[in-house]
Amino acid sequence: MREGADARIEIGYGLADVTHLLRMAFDQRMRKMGLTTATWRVIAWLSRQDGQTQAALAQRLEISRVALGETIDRLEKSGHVERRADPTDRRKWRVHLTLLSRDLLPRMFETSAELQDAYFQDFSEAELKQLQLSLTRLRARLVEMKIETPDEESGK
Amino acid sequence: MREGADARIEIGYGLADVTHLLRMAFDQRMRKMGLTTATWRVIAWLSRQDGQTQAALAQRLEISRVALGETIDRLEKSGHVERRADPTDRRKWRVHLTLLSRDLLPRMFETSAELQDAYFQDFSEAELKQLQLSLTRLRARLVEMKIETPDEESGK
DNA sequence: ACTTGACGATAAGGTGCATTACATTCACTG
DNA sequence: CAGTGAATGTAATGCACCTTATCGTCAAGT
Repeated sequence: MREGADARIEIGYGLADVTHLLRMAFDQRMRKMGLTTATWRVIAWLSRQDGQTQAALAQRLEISRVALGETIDRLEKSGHVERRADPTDRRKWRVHLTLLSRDLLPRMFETSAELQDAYFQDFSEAELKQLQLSLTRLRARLVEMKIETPDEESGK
Repeated sequence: MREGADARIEIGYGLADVTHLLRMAFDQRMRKMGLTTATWRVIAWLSRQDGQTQAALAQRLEISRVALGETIDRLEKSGHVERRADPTDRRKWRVHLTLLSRDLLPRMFETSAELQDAYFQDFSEAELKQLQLSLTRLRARLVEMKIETPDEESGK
């Protein structure tokens, strides 16, 4: 048997745990402003580029067009976004942030920065760089292995 | 502003991406044997220790007792597990693997090992150790920050 | 025994996601 | 310009998970 098998397995669990805890920590704070994982993710992406189509957003977020459509339904009902028709293509909806959600953005970014400061507190710059490097390499490997993400089957 | 903020943010995305891709890769293979994320996780834990109570399992898997109960319902219907009454405490159900799911275990472990070999292929032992260390530290920090996992609010 | 509080599980209602199937609309090709 | 195929979004259905509320059971104190 090869060495390091234990380390590999531990890393699998470690990644899952850490990601889970990170998401929990942020979600708890977002929930206090009435946002869920699915909804803050949409708002965060729209803050980078407003007025994207649903298909583009779904691809960005790596969820199915259907799932995104439902999330947009809820966000529209709660007044966080609005759908506007695309002037040149009647199949498309363009999704725009409303003032309500624009007011939330600063608090979202602050929260994110605060949390990051807290849990990377005792990491050296070198360690951070190394961690980032390892993750990037691992991601590249995984992407190379061509894992299909939802909705990509239809896209020939 | 402090340095390294970019690295921190990248690490956040990196962790999320990598975990997502890892889960996808394994799930795709498990789905071929009729298991979903939720169900293979239950089976994997029971393979370590059979006959756990639902509450203990829920805590292990960090999901709510309700969510676990539903998953057990489905696993029982598909014949993968069975509930047996606890002889000493009539509130409890003990969950046991059936022969059907015992037959699946070897394939599950093989798949896991194959995948790990594939994506850690170009990592040195030293890098693996370092990655494991960073993740462990990060997890410790996060746990320290006392993030409540589902269902823990009720348990005073 | 009797109450009180904790524990194990279920019921009900809602969010988030996937897959399959479908209607529109567009864009390309003959 | 018709005709086909691809792209965009929706409808319907099912799985997975959460929160809140409730019921039955146990354990411990009085």
